Amino acid sequence: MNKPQSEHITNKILVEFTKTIEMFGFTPLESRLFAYLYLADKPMTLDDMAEALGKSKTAMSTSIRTLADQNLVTRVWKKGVRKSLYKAHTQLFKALMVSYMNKWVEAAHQQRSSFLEIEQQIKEMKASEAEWIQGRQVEERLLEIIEFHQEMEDLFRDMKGD
Amino acid sequence: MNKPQSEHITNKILVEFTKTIEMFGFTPLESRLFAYLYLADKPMTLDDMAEALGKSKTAMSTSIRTLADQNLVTRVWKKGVRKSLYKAHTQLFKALMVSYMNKWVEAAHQQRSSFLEIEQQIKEMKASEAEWIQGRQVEERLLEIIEFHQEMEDLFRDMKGD
DNA sequence: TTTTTTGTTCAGTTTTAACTGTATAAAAAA
DNA sequence: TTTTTTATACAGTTAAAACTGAACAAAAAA
Repeated sequence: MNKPQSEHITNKILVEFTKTIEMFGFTPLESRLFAYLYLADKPMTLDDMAEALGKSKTAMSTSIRTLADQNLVTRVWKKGVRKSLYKAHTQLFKALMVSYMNKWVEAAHQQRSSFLEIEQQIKEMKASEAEWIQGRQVEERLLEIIEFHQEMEDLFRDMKGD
Repeated sequence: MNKPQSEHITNKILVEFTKTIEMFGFTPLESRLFAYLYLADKPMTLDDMAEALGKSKTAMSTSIRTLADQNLVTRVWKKGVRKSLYKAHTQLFKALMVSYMNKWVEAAHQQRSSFLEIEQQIKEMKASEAEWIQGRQVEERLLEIIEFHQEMEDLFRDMKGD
C-alpha cells in the first residue's frame, strides 16, 4: 500500500490503452496483456502476468504466443532466471501497423488464389454455355473485388515504404 | 433449378468476399449481408435477404442498420414498393476504408480526452508528491501512446486526402 | 376510421469464443 | 540418472455474442 495513487493512474492508462490495441483485431485479453507489458517496461514472467491480470497461466501462455507470433512481444533471456521472460516492443506504430498489414496480406493472398480460380471457372462456362449472359454482372463484380484487393495491397506496400 | 452452376459460382464468391469484409471489423452476418447485396447489384428487401441468407428478419434489420450507419449500404426508394429496399455501395475501396477510418477516429477521439485527463493528474501529482520518481516511466509511456494516436490520425488524414 | 403490412424492440435461447484446471511434456537442477 | 520447476495441450466449463420469435409500434391501404 505504498503508492495507491500512481497505481490507480497506471491502471487507468492500462484500461484505455487496451481499447486501442483491440482495434487492431486482438482479443480483450491479448490486448490487456500487451498493454500491461508495454507499461511495465521490463521483462515479465507468465506468473507475473497471470497474477497481475487475474487470469490463469494457461491463458497467458496462449495469449503471449499470439502476441509473439505477431512480433508484438519478444522473449528475453536473463542469466540465472529459468522462467521465460517477455517484453513488449516499444515501437508501437511500427509494430502494430506491421502486425495488421501482415494479417491483411496473408488473408488477401489466400483469397487471391480463390478468386482467380473462380475467374477461370467463369471463363470455361462462358465458352461452353450460351446462357451466361445474366451472369455477366457477377463477373463484373468479381473483377471489381479483385481490383479492390489490389488497391489494398498497393496501399500497404506504400505504407511499408517509410 | 435453372442455373445451378452459375449459382454455385456466385456462392463461392460470396463466401470468399465475406471473409474480406470481416477483416474490417464487421460480424460474420453483417459481412455476408453486405457481400450478398454487393453481388446482387440491385435493391433488396429485408425478406429477400432473410430468405437468401437463411436468417431471421430481425437479424437482417439490425445488421442492415449497422451497415447503413457505416455508409456501406443505402436505402432506396422505388415507386409502388412499400418495403424498404437497400443496396450496397459500389465503391468498395472508398466505402470500406472510410468506414474503418471513422471507427478509428471516433475511438481515438474518446481516448485522447481520457489520456489528456490522465496526463493532467500526473502533473498534479508531480507537484505535490516527492516520490513520483518511479512513476516517470509510466509518464514516458503515456506520452508515447499519445504520440502513437497522433501518428494514426495523421496517417488517416493523409489517406483521406486522395 | 379500421385493417393490413412492414419494421423494430426485447426477453429468452442458441451458438461461439474465452477461459480454467488437470494432466502431460519439456527443460533445468540435483 | 532422478527430482523439481516451468510451459503447453486438451477436455470441460464459463462467459459473451449472435440470433430467434413473439409482441409491439409505425406506416400505408382500405
